[in-house]
Amino acid sequence: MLRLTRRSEYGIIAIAHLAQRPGEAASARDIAERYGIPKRLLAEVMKQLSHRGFVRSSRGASGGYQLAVDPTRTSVRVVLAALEGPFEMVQCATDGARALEDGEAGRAVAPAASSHFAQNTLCELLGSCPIRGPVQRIHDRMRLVLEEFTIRDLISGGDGAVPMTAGLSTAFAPPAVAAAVRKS
Amino acid sequence: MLRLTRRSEYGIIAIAHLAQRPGEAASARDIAERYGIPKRLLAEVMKQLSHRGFVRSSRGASGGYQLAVDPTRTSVRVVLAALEGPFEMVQCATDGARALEDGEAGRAVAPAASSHFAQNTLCELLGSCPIRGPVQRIHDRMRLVLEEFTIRDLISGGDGAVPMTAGLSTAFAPPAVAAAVRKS
DNA sequence: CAATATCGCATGCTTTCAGTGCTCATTCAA
DNA sequence: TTGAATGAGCACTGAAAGCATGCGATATTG
Ligand code: SF4
Ligand code: SF4
Repeated sequence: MLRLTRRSEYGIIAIAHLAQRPGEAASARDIAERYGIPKRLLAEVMKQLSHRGFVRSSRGASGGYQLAVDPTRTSVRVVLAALEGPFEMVQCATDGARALEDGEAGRAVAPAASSHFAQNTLCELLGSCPIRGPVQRIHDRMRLVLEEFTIRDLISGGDGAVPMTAGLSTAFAPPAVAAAVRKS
Repeated sequence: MLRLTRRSEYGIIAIAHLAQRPGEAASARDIAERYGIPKRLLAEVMKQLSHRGFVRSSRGASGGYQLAVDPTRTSVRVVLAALEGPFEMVQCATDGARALEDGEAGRAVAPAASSHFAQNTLCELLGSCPIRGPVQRIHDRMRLVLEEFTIRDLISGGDGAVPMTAGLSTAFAPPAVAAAVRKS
């Protein structure tokens, strides 16, 4: 259980690929052929990552994608959140204010209604659920794991065990969003 | 992303319910009505938990279910594994010998072909995947979280933070399986 | 017997996921 | 200017997973 989607893996692979080659631009075809990913689908994923501000795209011949965030300050969690929606093992995990900061890559820029994933219907059992609290604790622990690992940890053979533990709820991808938002 | 299924939550709720009332037997209807769970579906879940040896069922009037494992020694992970299959964020997580001990609740009794979840097709990108190692580390950390929490932690308001850390790959549900297996 | 359970299997519905097709817009180089 | 390469946008299909229900059989209690 708790399997990631294919899209997520493709996205992570692509981001890892770009992180290994700072400055260079890699096209969707390059990456797709290199790793055996369906080209067409990868393009879809890259588009999404571009919208969220994790990569910068340049069109035309010899175009491609470049990483647009700091690999050491961008957690795996936010990348996945951009591809699959906020991490929530259970429905009630999103109830507090927590899910608000997940959607986009930047800070609280978006009017909170932009993301196309947000089904926002709250659990029916909420009133009578006996496991809410404990499950919440498990959820937070799991979330913390995704938070601790950064893009850098995806390309290095190092531990990646206890990095960026400080500021446990920070770690997001700041730049390159405002520009994209202005347009829409 | 990484949402649990409804079945899992129902199962956990039921187990928590039973753990709070040792000795007493609760019927599927009792539990279903108490928490607002679809009765028919809960019955299906309980059947599954019964087969895996986590609960003991007694039929007939005034029958019901009883917990059949030690709440302090049964991790949340094995319960979920019994309901949704082994925990694997990615396909390649199951390749080693690891998934073998997940299927059932007891020790290595079953011929490893009993579980009705085991699609056992290995990832096509495995040869070229650049994130395999790092993802594996994340996977293990997540798995450890599910391992640390026990059934007992589901009913107590306590931390449940660092219990049963020792013996990190043990923690399974031993008894009440052999009998059920003999039949089939 | 009658009431109350679980058990076992089958079925229908809905949502998600993976993957593809096609067209348009943009860039660069010949 | 032309054309090849590349990303962007939108829609669409097929398959699988998940949720839920129905019905009949069987076991147990009183
Ligand atoms: S309230 Fe209970 S049942 Fe509903 S989502 Fe939260 S944990 Fe699951
Ligand atoms: S090999 Fe790479 S792509 Fe395949 S399952 Fe493992 S991590 Fe995902």
